[in-house]
Amino acid sequence: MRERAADLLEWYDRHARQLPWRMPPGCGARPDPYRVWLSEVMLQQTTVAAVTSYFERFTTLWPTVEALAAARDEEVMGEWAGLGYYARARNLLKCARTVAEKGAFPRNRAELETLPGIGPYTSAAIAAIAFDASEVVVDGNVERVMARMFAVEDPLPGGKRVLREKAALLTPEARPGDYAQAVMDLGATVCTPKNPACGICPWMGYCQGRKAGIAADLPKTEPKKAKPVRFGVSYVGRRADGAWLLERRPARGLLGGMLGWPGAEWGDVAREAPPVAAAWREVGGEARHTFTHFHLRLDVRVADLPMEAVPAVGDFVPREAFRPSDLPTVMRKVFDLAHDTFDNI
DNA sequence: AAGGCGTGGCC
DNA sequence: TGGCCAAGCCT
Repeated sequence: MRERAADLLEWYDRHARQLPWRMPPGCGARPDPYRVWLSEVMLQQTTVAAVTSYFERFTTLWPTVEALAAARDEEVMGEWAGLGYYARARNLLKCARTVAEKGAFPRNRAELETLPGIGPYTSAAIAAIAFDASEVVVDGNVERVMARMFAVEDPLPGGKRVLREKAALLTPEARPGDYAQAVMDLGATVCTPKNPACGICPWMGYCQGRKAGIAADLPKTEPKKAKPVRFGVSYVGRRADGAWLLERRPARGLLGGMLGWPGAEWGDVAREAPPVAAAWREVGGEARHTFTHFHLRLDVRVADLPMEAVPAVGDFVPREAFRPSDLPTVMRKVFDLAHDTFDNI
């Protein structure tokens, strides 16, 4: 097993991707725990391509955990907009404030895991990458690589325990941070979910899945449930001075803490619920969006509102303070549909 | 302990 | 086009 780790590290020394949060392989210096933590949270269920620009933006605005801890909630939520899984941003702030209070990130896995937004994977990754601890780092990539290496046919998520045991067998004492990133790089670039490039894999000779000709069919997964379709109506109102009527969503649940356009709760049928009486008009088309567990179709209504309008819900955001990039993607789609129907934006 | 929780790219 | 999938966590 030691030989396999060594082979992979040799591959990593030659093929490691250069990433903004990563130290070059073999480089003696440790990366900044703040940057490791921030990148790992952003990378939860999210691709490197999607994360990179957000990481650059966050570290420019907030170079240290103390700076992030001092930021306003709304500003951080606005900068996270578009990246998804917004509970991560809420937990990010809680975690930053706890760490800033303590003075530093804890250095061991167990203590890291007590922090908000840091679970079994992220705690192990931070301990290994930032603090050189020999922790077993298991994410979706590692599960896929292990399922193929050892031809594990138990379907996920049930097979997770077995795959973790396999991962533990291979984890070395030396260079645990590089090793963890190497397995994940292997999964992201060679041992991919579809069309794995077995011919160039450093573990080709060890792979039982390849030997059995079933590598590309692993890991097996339980069948997914079909997503239901939900319907709703969104109201995009602009006051005569150019201010937009927006609503801060409750801090929990779907899109929690994010800005959005007013409207009734989404359901099996679209319910009208204008935030203020006005000459609401329809726009052509509907905003379509798919969340983790349902499809959504939103009708969009627009209206020009008088200065004396007093909405039942939401608040007017001044024209110069409104940035569409502060909106979660579904709400930005609504805005894009409404946008063309207004004059002089 | 299943299910809630985003989004964009790929085929 | 639509379903699948990605460096998971929380309740």
